[in-house]
Amino acid sequence: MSVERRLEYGFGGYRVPVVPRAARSYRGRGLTRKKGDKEGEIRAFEILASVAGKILQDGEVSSAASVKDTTSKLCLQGNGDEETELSKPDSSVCGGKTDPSGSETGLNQGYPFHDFLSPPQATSSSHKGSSTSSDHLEKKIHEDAADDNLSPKGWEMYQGQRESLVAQVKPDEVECKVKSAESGTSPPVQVDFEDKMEIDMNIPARASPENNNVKPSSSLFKNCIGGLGCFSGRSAETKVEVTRDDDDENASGCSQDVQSYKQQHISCNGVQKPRNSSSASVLKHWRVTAANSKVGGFFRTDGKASTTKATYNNSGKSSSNNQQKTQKVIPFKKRKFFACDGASVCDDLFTSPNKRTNDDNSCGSGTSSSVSGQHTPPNSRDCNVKFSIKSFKVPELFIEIPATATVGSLKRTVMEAVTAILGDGLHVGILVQGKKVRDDNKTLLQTGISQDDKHHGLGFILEPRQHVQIASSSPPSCAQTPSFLISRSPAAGGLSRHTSLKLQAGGSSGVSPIVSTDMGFVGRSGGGSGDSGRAIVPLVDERASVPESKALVTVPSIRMEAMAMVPFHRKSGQPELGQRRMRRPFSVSEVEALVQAVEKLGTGRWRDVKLRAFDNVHHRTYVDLKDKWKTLVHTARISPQQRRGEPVPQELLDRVLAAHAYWSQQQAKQQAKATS
DNA sequence: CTTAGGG
DNA sequence: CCCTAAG
Repeated sequence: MSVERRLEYGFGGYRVPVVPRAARSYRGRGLTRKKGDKEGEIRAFEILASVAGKILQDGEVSSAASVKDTTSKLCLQGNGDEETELSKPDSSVCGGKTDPSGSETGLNQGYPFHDFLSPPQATSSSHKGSSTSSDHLEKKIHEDAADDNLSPKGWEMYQGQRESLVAQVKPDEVECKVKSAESGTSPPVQVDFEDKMEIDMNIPARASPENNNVKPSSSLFKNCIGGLGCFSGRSAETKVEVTRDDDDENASGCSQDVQSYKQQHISCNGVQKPRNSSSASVLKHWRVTAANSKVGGFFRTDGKASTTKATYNNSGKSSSNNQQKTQKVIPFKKRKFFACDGASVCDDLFTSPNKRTNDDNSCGSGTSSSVSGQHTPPNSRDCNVKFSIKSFKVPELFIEIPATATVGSLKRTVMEAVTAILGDGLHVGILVQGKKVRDDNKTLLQTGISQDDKHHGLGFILEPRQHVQIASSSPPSCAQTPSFLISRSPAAGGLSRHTSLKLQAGGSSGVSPIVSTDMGFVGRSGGGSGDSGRAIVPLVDERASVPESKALVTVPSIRMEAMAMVPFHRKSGQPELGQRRMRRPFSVSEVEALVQAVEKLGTGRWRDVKLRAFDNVHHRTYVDLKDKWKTLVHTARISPQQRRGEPVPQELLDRVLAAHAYWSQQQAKQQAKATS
């Protein structure tokens, strides 16, 4: 039946293959997280976070770039195949024959849209660009960027202002150095930020959430933040230098990234048994990865430069943790940054009016870092401050997965979860003298971060962005430890990672924005030219968040996309689901794709429309498409003055009306027929 | 799971 | 976007 019906609908003899159910891409509704506050301002923390995220990501999967590419290709190919399939029949029939079923009604005749007449291939190319992956990608990227409000322009502008960041990752130790250069002139203050992520697993005491008090992290945190320094523990250090890259294109949607990961079947290196404690398994996982990366491959040297332009230099040996490696990371773009320029960076980047203590938070927040360093002269308004963050701890992560799931799926799940968290769920918090600085508008000077004395008390923490409860089987064991509840499984693990980042801010300009489009790092070493190297920051995703409250028991929100992919089973149905999905206005290009697909497929076949035009756009469900079509029809009928949002080209609206009229008629005919 | 519609 | 009924 369905087949027949499809055939009938197919205009012009276009046959639409029936997609196996299995292939259907229905996606459950993802939880949405509120975007919360986006601010145009650039936050140092964000950058840091981005860097950390990037690093982690890279380490995890090898290189984001590569992944991205592959993914893209895969997607494209997939589409292409699909298209091909579709088209073949089509083309054959196109000649004039119509489907048996559709023929009688004369559906084919007089269809107003040229698209229908043309062979699928031709038509498809336009938007989907199935055949040409690069175009498609680019387009996609742009679209994504658009979605994110990151316009190419903004991008460029902000790129110019980027600085370079050097990230050093030291796996085991946490040492933070903060050096501040000088005020005064241009590139005065330099801050070395070394950060490291620690995994609880390593240290028993730290490991369990329950022992928050005892957690090393907290102690660390305290030490670092509250006081002085950071400690350096283990020798092995990996230094990663991230250089900011110019690629603008890489910024991409999260969802895509996630998908990529999935598709890629990213493998995670050792995932260990989850511990009750929260972090163990996950953390370990990360850790392992990190280790590997060091060894071989965190960052790709070979470079799949094609997509990712990251250049990595491994200076260190990979043998063990003890060795250091320096790599260059790719810069990524982040829309948040564009608005800032160097000056602003200086002034605004590190600002924090409100300080809050977060002794508790140290644990709860999830991630903390220790920072040590020198500080800069007080009056360095123009100066840059260097920070060295030794480590970041990732908030607890809970994963729920069926016992029958494979290890590989578990790994993927964790990866996705982590990615999601890094991408959207975290924001960087800054602690000064043990107090949390909440005002993002404060300058470093105002906050005291630029002062030498205070550096000792400077700390960075990664914390959940918002209090969003995704699912709750049960509240995280530790109230203070925010956990990302992804799914519950036999193994729940917390995760923390050790990554040390070293950020160097170049000359006068402030921090370079980081953008991440995909998971990969795209970085360019060359950037350093100007003042100093450019900062490379791996960026996780778009929205940054405003420094937020501590996450107590709350579960940070995770991206929808990510969520969709994570098998998440909530034990006790709790209301958390109620989250409303994030609003994502359709871009013109999306509308275009939708219109084109509907012209071909007609209304009433939203699943097919989804498959055809939005197959890999996870956040657009067929229901969304249907709704969008509904609104488009409405929009097309009202006066331009009454329309809101991004203006849709009249031409598209005209097509909407034409297609709507056409297909409505067809539907009516069909019904009439059926009735009779 | 999909569609179709109302909210 | 969400929710629901209906298939």
